[in-house]
Amino acid sequence: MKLPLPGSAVRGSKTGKPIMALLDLLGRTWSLGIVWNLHYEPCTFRELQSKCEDISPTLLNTRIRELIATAIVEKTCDGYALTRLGNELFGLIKPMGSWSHTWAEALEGKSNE
Amino acid sequence: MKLPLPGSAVRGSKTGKPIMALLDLLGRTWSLGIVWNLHYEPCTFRELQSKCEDISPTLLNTRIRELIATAIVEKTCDGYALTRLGNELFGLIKPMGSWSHTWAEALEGKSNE
DNA sequence: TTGTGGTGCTACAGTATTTGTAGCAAATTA
DNA sequence: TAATTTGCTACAAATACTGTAGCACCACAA
Repeated sequence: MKLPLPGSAVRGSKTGKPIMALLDLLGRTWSLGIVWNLHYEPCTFRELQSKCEDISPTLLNTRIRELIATAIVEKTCDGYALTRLGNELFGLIKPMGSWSHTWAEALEGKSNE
Repeated sequence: MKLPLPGSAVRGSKTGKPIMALLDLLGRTWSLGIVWNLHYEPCTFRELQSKCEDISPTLLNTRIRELIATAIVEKTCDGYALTRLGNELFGLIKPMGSWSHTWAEALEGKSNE
């Protein structure tokens, strides 16, 4: 799949609007999950794989490369880690953690109606 | 694809942790894009399709159903629209719009190194 | 009442992506 | 030196997505 870089055409936008590149990147299977799981601490390939519910190594490797190419993840001596940008991005995703509970409760209420 | 509902096993978590259900839902092709495009104003099916870079009607319909089932989107007399929950979610995604520019600039700087 | 155009889809074949299993080379530990 | 661990690659099977065609329904017009 074409790497979604801001400035070039991506899935979702021929204009290369940065937000569309970002949504394309994050909309790929496991991208969000990888960022989410990586924020706790740097992980080795296999640790990350196991945190991500045994994502296939093929895909994990593909995603890692994409996230490295887009400066969100980097390889350190402790394993894979979020870059400064990656941490900023995590800061944006983080609130979803608590919101997801609100959402879960609302859905529960709904299913009991 | 199985609907990712908090509380049941989803792609990424057998425990059904709400955040994992949410990340699964949002990690699907076009989910984020649909929420993003829908926040401007309610849209008809075809309007939404055209805003989403001519997403195939098959997939658009699938995603709409998922988002309706998860109380993020609803059908109104003006077309499809974000629910109250959907708007809250958009509030979380919205900051990505401006961050994506930071990211784009950083990547640009990087490519010139 | 017959058209014309828009809308919300469904069908389906073709293509792309993801999974799951196997396994291997290099580095580390025993 | 012999495990064990790690970071992958290969590849076939399963699943998801695209793109085009087209249909049923509605509104309005001739």
